[in-house]
Amino acid sequence: MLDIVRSNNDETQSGAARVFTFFRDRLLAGELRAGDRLLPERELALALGVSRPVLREALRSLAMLGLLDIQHGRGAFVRAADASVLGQALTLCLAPEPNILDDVLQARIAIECQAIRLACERASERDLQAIAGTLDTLVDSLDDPERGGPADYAFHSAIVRASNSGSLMKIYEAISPLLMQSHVERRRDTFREPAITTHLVDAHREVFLSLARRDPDAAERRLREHFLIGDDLRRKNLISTYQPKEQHS
Amino acid sequence: MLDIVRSNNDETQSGAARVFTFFRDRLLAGELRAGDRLLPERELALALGVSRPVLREALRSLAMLGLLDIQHGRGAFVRAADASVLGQALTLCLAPEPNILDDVLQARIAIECQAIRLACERASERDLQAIAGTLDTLVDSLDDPERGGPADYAFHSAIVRASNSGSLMKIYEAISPLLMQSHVERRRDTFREPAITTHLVDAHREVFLSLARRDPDAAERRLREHFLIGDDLRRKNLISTYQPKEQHS
DNA sequence: GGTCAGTCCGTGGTCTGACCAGTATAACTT
DNA sequence: AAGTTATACTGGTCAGACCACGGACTGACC
Repeated sequence: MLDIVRSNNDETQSGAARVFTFFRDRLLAGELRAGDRLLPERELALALGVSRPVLREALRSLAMLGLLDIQHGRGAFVRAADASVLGQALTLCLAPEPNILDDVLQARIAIECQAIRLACERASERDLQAIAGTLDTLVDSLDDPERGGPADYAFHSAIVRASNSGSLMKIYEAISPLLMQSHVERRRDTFREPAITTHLVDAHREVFLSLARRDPDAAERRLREHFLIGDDLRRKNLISTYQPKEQHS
Repeated sequence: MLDIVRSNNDETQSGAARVFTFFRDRLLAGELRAGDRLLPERELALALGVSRPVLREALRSLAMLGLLDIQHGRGAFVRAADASVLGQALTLCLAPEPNILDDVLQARIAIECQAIRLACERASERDLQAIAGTLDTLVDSLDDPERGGPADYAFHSAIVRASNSGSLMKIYEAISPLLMQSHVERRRDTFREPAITTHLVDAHREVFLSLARRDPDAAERRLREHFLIGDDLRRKNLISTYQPKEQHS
């Protein structure tokens, strides 16, 4: 009756870790699905043959990972796996590295370039229409930097979604918080630069058109150009900002 | 003296969550570095103004995330952020999706294609030599499927490492467990197929040569061909396996 | 009859204090 | 001096109690 946990796991792990892996495996196996409610802590502890503190350590760990939604006075519920956890984990892993904000752009380019190739094969009419829609809002919000940022992200995100690849989408979502961070940092430099906004719409439109024509090579090329030009403009802007003070150091 | 935690965080979060974010932020800020030892639980609980169970819930959560190494009788030590956590998180996020094993290949292609482009710019002589070394072991282990798999992985992994991009490397490490899983699943189909092993070395060599010539477009093209052909061979193999039984269903 | 307030119960949240179990060090014995 | 034991310090576990929040039920009031 007791020891449900112990029977399924190594004897080497202790208490909370056993319970943790127990639930994790149930989640991976699909035996526990989003929305399911767990038994009350007291009953669960009894059923699993551990004390309540130990059980709580495990449940809390699962909650911190975003797998559980524990609500005071209501209970613990299984939560759908969310990319935000991935994002946090990635942030933590990348924290010690230098220049993460710049480097994460490489991951972005990697994901998007593959995504757009896939999208050329797989995108449905609805996907294309969705991308076209983001393009429209992008044009509308040209003069509003507050709306322009999200609009830009929506366009690129829609492309990744059109790839119909879960892996690419999840990874893209995972890096997007870091991407945003790098984006606001960059926008300080390129804020309202006319050369940029002028080019912006054309570049996006070209990317979209190549995708709509289902031409993977062209689409990827356009996308790479778009990234390169953005990078160039930013660099030029940085140089022109620091040039007058160049003699200082 | 007390309430070190409470002062730095929202009042909305409760106990363990506060302590958790407290330590997470210290880790992100670099104030806690790998190898550092935490104070004993009892003192820490006192210093942070929470009870020991609450503190333990937080510490345990950090340990489950791989950020802490808690050793019975010795203490809790800060652990270097490891990509294995990322891998686990990714596995959990992708678990509900169908065909993850196939789909994760798309992420692999994405990372490698961008990595090899970067590597064309950034790879040092040492990087190139390292890749050449994996190529040699790949040739040596052609007839030994047990060594061939790791050798193949070593080659591609070395390319990603040569990109000198922390993001690409971490993400590549994160997907590699899933990749391995999909690899063994696939090897059942392509086991000792002569057409494959013959082609294998040439394809890898071509990839490497393009990289050594610092030609990003060629390198990516070779790599994509390599992936495509691998995919084709596998598909052909599947078809030939199931063709005789095609009439059954 | 409908609406609102109060009460009660079940839930998670927290605490205290104790004891068990490894680890390492210091003291003791040989 | 080397090995062995004793001790203190560490995390691991437990039991029981109490608090705080949410929801449902019940009652009174409109």
